[in-house]
Amino acid sequence: MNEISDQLHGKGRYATRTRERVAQVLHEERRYLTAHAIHELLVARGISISLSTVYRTLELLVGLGVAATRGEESGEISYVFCTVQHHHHAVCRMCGRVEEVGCGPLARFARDLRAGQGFELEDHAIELYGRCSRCTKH
Amino acid sequence: MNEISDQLHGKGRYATRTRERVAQVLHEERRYLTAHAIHELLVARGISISLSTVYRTLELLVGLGVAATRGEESGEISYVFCTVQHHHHAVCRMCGRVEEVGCGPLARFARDLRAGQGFELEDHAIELYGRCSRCTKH
DNA sequence: ATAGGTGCAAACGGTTTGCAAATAG
DNA sequence: CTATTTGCAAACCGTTTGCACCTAT
Repeated sequence: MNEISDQLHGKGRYATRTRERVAQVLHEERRYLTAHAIHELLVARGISISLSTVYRTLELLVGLGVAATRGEESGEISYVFCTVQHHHHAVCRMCGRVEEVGCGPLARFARDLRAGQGFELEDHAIELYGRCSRCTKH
Repeated sequence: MNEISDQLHGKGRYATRTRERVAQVLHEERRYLTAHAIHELLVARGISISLSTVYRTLELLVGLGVAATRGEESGEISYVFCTVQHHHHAVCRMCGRVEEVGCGPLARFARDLRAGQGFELEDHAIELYGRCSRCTKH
């Protein structure tokens, strides 16, 4: 979490308590949350913050690469905490926890796709749903 | 396309010219389009239709299972023509064409995921980006 | 003839923005 | 002290809805 404030200082932006708290929620929850949900979580903790600040902070975190977004079919946008490199999200259906997973096995898939229908794979977006190890031990 | 009007009749809904045209655009374009984009395409063809009718028709088509939606990161929702069973979309980056692909190779991925981090895969959403066979022969 | 569809304009809800007051550095 | 951030309220924009009129069956 401290690297975030370093990154901010490096760009001439301030590392405020408010921003720290938004990042904190994302870091702790590790699941997809809308700006509204994040705002509610903060308010529930007795923290006073405006919804617009939540939006502005999220935009900032996405810019720093420490949060990723996803468009929901409802038209809302949700955010997760994430580390930097290319990876995918395994979303637990029970607790909502998001784990990051690599995409190694996709090489084989790409080969089949090219052979099968001549489609040249360049990039991919994957969301996986299931039960994380904690929830599997019901 | 005619099955659509049969499905509608079966549910006591009317198969109108307007609905036919929205379905037609999706069927021809075979790429993700927002309601707004579909409306513009129709208007460009000299067809008079209101944006609300486009929305209502799309909702209907999704209900029939002949269209699928995707939430864009902008907060917009886009629609593609699609057939019924579970499958994924391979989106061509050049022409935007959407091809449907199966998900067989994922079984191996699921096994690795369980072995590696104890994540029990139950479902998945995948979007693939690249160049379709037509665009590969540049 | 009647159930269902359409267009219009207004409402809705998530997101963004302008601006004055507050705060980090 | 100055640049940046924050809250508020208003604006924005994609989507949905109520209602009077129109159309398919």
